[in-house]
Amino acid sequence: MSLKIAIVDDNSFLIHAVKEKLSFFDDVHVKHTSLNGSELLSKLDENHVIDLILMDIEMPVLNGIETTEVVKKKFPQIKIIMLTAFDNDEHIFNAIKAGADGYLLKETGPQELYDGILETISGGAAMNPSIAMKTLKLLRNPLNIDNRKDKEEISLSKREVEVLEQLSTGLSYSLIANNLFLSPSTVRKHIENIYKKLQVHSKIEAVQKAKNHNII
Amino acid sequence: MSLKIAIVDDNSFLIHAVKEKLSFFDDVHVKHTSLNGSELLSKLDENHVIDLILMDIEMPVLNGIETTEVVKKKFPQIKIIMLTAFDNDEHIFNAIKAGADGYLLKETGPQELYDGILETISGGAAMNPSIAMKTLKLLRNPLNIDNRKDKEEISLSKREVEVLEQLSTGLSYSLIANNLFLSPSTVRKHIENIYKKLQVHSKIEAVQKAKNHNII
DNA sequence: TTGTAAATAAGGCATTTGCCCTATATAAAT
DNA sequence: ATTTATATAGGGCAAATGCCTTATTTACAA
Repeated sequence: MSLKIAIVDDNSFLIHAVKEKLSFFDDVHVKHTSLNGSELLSKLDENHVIDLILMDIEMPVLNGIETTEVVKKKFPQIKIIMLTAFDNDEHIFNAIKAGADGYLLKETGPQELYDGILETISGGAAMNPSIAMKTLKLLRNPLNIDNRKDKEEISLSKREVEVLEQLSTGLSYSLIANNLFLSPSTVRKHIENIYKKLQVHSKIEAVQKAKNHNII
Repeated sequence: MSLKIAIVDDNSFLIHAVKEKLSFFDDVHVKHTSLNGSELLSKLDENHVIDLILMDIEMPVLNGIETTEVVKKKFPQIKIIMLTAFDNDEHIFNAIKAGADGYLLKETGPQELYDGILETISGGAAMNPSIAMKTLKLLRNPLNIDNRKDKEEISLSKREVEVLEQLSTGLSYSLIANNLFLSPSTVRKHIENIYKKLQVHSKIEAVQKAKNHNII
């Protein structure tokens, strides 16, 4: 069987890198490549016999999200995997909403990319584990689907996120300390720092804000 | 590094099969196995030094969804991968809601299972492509998200709901009293009654439960 | 009419929380 | 090499919380 692939990326060097990865697999054929969404749409209007598109998100003229929307509207049978450098929450959600069938990072290796393509064509979704986790969080907190307004950068350390996760279930400092093998003093300190970073003054506010920012 | 795993499945034959798959990997250690949720919970209360639980869904006494909820509430740091025979929509959604970090089918091979465990422990989500696709569909149609069972009937008085609404924003008793023109004692009393009705013991738990029941 | 539920208010008390302070060790960045 | 961020741990203290008790008033149902 032959898999007809199209690649869209404004960076021609990266297009080449993807082609290189796919060159290991005989059944994959890159039918055409485009530097932006408009170019892809023209090519699809000429010939839409394409099984799957590997699509970048950041592109001039017509970006990956917009392009995905148009392609899916016109050719719903064509599968689309977003292939991007960053696993930004906003992008992931919008790409899924636009109808993307998968979301992989550009650093994905040849075999993983190939497997993702096969799985997507047979009806599954190709997804990087870290992105899968983000979709789970979005599913758990349907509220923040809408409330993704204030985009101030919040950077909590790994440990702080762990503590916040424990906080969110209503555990006390001492129980959190027990679970994480820390002294209650340390937990208390982490929580102080979390409050400063999130600019809040209570457990509830912290948990609320963290959820709205998809931290937990 | 050593990965401490627990397995829960009412079919002892399948427990053995999973152990067999994991036996290929030196860094994986199955610390204990249980035939149902209650058994697991007892073992965790004795020793909660477990990194990840492989959990069946259909089990007697306490099923996988319920057990996941309890474990995640008490030990949020323990990762849980649901390991089940069927990729039923309702199950997937409920497992995610309960806090599962991954969802794999029982037919998953040794390497895939091992990779899933590693990825989950490092913060990602282990997910079968067909299940990933189902989560994407759930995200696209938020309609199905809310229309779940309402569980037990919870009847709060109008006043109690008002207080709960104030609670949910992180206000203190005295500030709530101020807002509602009540004495702090009264607010405190209302909150006591709310806790009894919701069967919780802290602000966070109350707000969480109220949100899950669409009270606020 | 008599109870029951709800709303109001208050006292007491052990525990928890939020917010100051200091301090050491390590890893990363400049 | 030195600053910066992170993780760890602790002391102190006022305020808040969670949980117990009692008590009055109102309103609605049995």
